[in-house]
Amino acid sequence: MLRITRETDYGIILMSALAQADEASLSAALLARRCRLPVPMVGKTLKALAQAGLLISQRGAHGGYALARHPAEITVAEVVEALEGPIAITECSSAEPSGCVFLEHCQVNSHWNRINEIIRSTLGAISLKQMSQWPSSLRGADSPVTINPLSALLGEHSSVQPDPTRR
Amino acid sequence: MLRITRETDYGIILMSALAQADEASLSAALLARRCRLPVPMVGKTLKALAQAGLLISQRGAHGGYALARHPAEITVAEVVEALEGPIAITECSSAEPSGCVFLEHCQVNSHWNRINEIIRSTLGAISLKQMSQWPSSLRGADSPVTINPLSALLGEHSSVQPDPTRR
DNA sequence: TTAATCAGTACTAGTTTGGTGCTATATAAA
DNA sequence: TTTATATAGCACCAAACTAGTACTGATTAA
Ligand code: FES
Ligand code: FES
Repeated sequence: MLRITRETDYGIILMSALAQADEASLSAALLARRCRLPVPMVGKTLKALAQAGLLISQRGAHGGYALARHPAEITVAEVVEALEGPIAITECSSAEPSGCVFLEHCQVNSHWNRINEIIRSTLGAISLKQMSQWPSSLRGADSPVTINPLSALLGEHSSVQPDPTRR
Repeated sequence: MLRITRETDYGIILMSALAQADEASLSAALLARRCRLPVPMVGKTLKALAQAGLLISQRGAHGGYALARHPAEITVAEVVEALEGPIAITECSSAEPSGCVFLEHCQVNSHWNRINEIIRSTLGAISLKQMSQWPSSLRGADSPVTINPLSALLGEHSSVQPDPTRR
């Protein structure tokens, strides 16, 4: 239903927890406790994120996981793609030219591709750093929004200044 | 994988076909033939869309389905929600206050809500009329995009600034 | 050596998805 | 009235996916 999987949800939560942790590296067990998530899934998820290169893992005693890059340099889109593969809202919408036999007759494909691109760039415009910060602009999100919410999020990213609703 | 179901895909294709048809009303069988989609699923999908109030159905001989409103007045979001329920990118992100027990400790929920709102408003800003038109701006989509694709889509809706960071 | 910790794989129950089939009901036309 | 056409509403099924579990093996600090 146009939904990320629960594992991806876990992934974002875990990465956010790492982003705001004081320690450089955290073990799976500790992360699970801190995020109140089931240990086995946390382990599984962290493995996948490490394999995708978003986390650096250290084995052995006092081992654990650390962010591979600065939180501001990791986007939500990267985490999603690491855990679910390329973002493609329809079977036929993807970066590569689709092999769909209906493509010639299909009048909606190019539109879906554009929508897909919007979603991907939206997720790509939100950093882990933003995701890990408690919403200082919650008040702004609650109040009637007159500008499109996207401008806030995209504006924030491009000039590294907080979204216009605060301060 | 952040994907609409195939039935929703069918739904959009069928609604688009209705939007650009000369006839006011088309039968399920004819629509299936015209869209080159499997007949049984087309029937199932149209029934659901009729029940959601997006289509008007006429039984009996010479019966069929017709759009309940003008194509410009029906949004992609409505079709998606008719076939998959409310758009909620995570289990906890929805319009109503979620009953999630973690909500108090959850630092990402409000961010997901904002992302969800962006996606919903994106899908809500695209009408069936636009979806049914062959992409006159395909050339623009192929060429290196300097402005964010959103501006093109939302352009008629609000004035959106280009995003300088992407590509 | 030992305990902690990640890597990798395989497995399973439950849900969702995509699709099929059948019967009942409505309607235009012969 | 009869008949052909079409939708309405179920119930059902197989395949795929999701969420979660289990276990073995490799690595490393102490
Ligand atoms: S159905 Fe595959 S491109 Fe439209
Ligand atoms: S996990 Fe439910 S609100 Fe965050």
